[in-house]
Amino acid sequence: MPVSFHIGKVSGKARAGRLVTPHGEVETPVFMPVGTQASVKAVPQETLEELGAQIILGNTYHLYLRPGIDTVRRMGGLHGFMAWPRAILTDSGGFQVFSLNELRKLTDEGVTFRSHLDGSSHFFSPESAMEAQIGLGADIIMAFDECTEYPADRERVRTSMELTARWATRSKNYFEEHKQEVPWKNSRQPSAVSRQEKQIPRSARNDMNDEPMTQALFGIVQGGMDRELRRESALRTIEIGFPGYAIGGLSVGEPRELTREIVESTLEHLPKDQPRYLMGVGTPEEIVEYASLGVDMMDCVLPTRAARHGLLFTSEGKVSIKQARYAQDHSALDPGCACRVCRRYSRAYLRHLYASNEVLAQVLNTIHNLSFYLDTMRQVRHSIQLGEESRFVSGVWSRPKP
RNA sequence: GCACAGGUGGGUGAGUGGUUAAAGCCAACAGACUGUAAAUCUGUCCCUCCUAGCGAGGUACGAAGGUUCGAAUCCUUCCCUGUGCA
Repeated sequence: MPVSFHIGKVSGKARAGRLVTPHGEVETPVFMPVGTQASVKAVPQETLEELGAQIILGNTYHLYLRPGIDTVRRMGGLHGFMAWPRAILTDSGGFQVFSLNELRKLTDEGVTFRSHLDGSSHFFSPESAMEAQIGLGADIIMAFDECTEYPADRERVRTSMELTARWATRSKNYFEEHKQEVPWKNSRQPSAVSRQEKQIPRSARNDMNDEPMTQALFGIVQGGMDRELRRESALRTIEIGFPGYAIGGLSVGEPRELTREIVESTLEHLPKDQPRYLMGVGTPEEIVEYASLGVDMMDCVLPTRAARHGLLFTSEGKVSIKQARYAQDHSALDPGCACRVCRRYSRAYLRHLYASNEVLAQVLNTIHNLSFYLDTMRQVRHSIQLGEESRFVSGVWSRPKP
């Protein structure tokens, strides 16, 4: 059986649930830190655990180029290779079809990329992307899609959406035939999970029999900024049938209100009892808002990338730690934050580390930003559990006063 | 003392008669960042003024003088730095 999803509490449109994966249970709504090349940049795995990261992302395209799927597979899949016992989700490389647009050639069969590392040529198809993702062995893998650019005219969006739909079918077909080839298929119960399994209630455990767990393949809804095409894409993807659905193709340059509008309207067409994954968002305010709309999973490079660039998210708003005004600031980065960075270091020190180009700046900044994001989601889950839907009504959610 | 080589904007360093307020890099200051080609990218970076512009003035390439329509660039003297020889 693949991943299973159990909704506990519903508050307004928001849901608090549990995603049971071969590598542990994930409480939703969840924020998933991005670890493109088998590393959440600047943060060691043990620290991610300490921060409470339940599931992280990896990227098929990057890992395929380096170190190569075969290497990762022989090292026990991504979990074994990067020594991460908890859940992992891999992106199929569909986003690279979008972001590497100058290095690729697209046909119905698939995409030819020129490697950004050495210029060599590589072909990705729904089938090869599935083969690679099975080799990487993430708990959740994604259909190979085309992330439509913005702006795009309606015909272009339709064509792109239809391509994604055809690729979704091919992704699923290949996956169904080969899903038993995961690197960890022989280990009946991955060691890291056994402890957590005890905490899974009977209702959830009922789904589990002696059959080893397999990966889950999620479908992706495209359709640009067109509500009607989004609806059509959702229906077609659901018809193919997946254990979870992602909303892709957003945060590609469109205005924020439009993102929200498309998210909201697309969610209406997705199954209520299955996980919904909004790909590639957002700011702390945005992820709270999307959770309130009924999104269960989100990922974003923003907290990690912004941290490396000196932009920190705090309960009082954004702090650009490189600014001269912090040069002699004794105070903690975020007085309202209990992370190990805020407990220990001053803004003046963090600014100095950044200005001096010390690697520690990246480490500490990233730890804080991730801590802030994960903490934010933890509180969102808590609010949903308490049925505090009023917090979400306006789309603005305020942190409970201590 | 003599002989070479040099002295350029906060630093470094191009530029050897005119599109040069002076390249590039660094520092400084500000901004961006949303399924990661990102420890990246963008802007500002002599002063003053305004109708805020590939705008107007002023000051500036060690110092002072000179040649020239025009000098960071050529000449003279002086000052300073480095190296070598006494």
